[in-house]
Amino acid sequence: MKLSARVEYGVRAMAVLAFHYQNGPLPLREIARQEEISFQFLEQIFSDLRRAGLLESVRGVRGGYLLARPPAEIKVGDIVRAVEGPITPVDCLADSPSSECRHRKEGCLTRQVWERLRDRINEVLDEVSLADLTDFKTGSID
Amino acid sequence: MKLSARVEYGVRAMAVLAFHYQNGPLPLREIARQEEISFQFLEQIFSDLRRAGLLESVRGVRGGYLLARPPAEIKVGDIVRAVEGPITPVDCLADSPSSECRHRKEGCLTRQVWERLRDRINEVLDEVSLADLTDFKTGSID
DNA sequence: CATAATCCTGAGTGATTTGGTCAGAATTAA
DNA sequence: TTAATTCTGACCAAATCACTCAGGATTATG
Repeated sequence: MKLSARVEYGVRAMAVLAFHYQNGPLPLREIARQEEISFQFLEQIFSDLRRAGLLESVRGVRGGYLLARPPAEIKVGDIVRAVEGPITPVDCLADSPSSECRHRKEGCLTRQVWERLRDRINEVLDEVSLADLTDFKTGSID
Repeated sequence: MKLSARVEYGVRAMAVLAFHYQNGPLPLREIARQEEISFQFLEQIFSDLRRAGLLESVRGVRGGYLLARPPAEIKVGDIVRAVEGPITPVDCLADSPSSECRHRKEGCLTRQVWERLRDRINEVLDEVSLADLTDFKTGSID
């Protein structure tokens, strides 16, 4: 039940971009330096984030990255799913719409639990936006 | 954000024991056969479950395993934590009581999100007992 | 135009984790 | 005494992870 380092880095890097919102593109090298993350590793992560439409890139000199939407409209869940793919606590939930659980004749009893778990995880992650993270004066997220 | 096969197997095996509750010890070999799980792998998992006090064992001929408590008093969360250890979405939460998050001067902004996530995951898993799983006549868990 | 700064991409790599297997000891009912 | 069982530690192959490496594409600036 762990998130990868990719996700942790991704969220932190996006938070940096949120702080910098509306100040023009920020070079990835700068973000990596600030957060002490491997630049080349971050490149891969940002590739996913960009493909997911969460950020835009400007190439060439004076280029960099910008959030594709205002910080309030980017949820932590968006970042997690962009970087790690959909939340699937057990493989059973990955593909099959509702089939494939053929253990025990009564059907896959445990499936309901994993579905609930998946839904709750997505809920929690979608309750918090980048704005919530950067606007730290408000203290608690609640 | 995945659970291991160990957890999936553990929960299914415990559900089998819940079905069999109060019918004397059930040999592990039988459980493994029913659920099509590697017997030797299940042995390791049951070792953890037993050490966690979730089940009792009877050695020798006609031995086997029994739930240490009634199905209603064993939560899926108990099984998950016994088999996988405590839920820690990011390593940041593993040890340090509240320290160690020294990225960015404002402190670890993202930490709150991961703490919430961890708490919610534990909540969901603790809402469902083995009795809920086996008492499938009631349909939905809610 | 040349250069340097930046994004972009695919391949490779060493360490760790995962999902098992193997071998054998300890216990106990029949 | 035997066979059924739990228990334990060592081992192993394959997958995953957290990167690194190498190099191409794009573009502002001098």
